[in-house]
Amino acid sequence: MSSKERISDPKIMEVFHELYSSYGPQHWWPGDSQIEVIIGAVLTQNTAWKNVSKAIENLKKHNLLDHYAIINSSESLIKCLIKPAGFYNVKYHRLINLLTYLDQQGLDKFTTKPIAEARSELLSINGIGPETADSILLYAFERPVFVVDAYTRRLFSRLGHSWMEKSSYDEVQKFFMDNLPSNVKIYNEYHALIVKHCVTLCRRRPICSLCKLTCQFRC
DNA sequence: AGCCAGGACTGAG
DNA sequence: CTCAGTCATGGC
Repeated sequence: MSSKERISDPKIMEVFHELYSSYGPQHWWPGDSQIEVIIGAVLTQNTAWKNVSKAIENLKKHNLLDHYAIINSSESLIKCLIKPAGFYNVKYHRLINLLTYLDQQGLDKFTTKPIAEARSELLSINGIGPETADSILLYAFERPVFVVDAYTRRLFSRLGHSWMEKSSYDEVQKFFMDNLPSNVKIYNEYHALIVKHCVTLCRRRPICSLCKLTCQFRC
């Protein structure tokens, strides 16, 4: 599948409406502040949100939902507080890398500078990959980028786009952005609805309500 | 009692 | 470049 090629599929917008009418608005990202979204994006890497929310609550209790406060806290304290989210040794350093960079650059600049520039800056930080970078851009800075995750690939593979399983992140992302209006609200809800569908409902039913197939493997 | 989460990096071949 | 190995806790 060529990365330059534009694949057209009008069903992508239909699926969005189907999900939206089933589950309604998701009000993502779950978090009260911009910095909470940013921290959550790192902590949720390959981790169930339930565990992440415990770590965030721990930080909140210690008034540490703040980049300056985290950078200047002891390593052992932060690691202890984020332990419920797993991978706490690597995630500690990823958090420090990210928060240090954002602190030096200034948070507000990321809401105005060109998206491609902001994205490549985030990707240059060790520990920040494409999904984490895009989650931060979309949900913390409200920039129009579509977030791709494992659920997106699995679900749409079953909806007729099996090529997604083995394609690069950027190719899958391009496909969605080619077939959707460049709109923050739509990108926001779409990703959240895919997660909602896959995590809370599809997984627990014998037949997936969207793809009408047996859930022998997660979608 | 296992299995596996809203990933990303590293080293080997 | 492809890919297995690694990081780790807690919910189901």
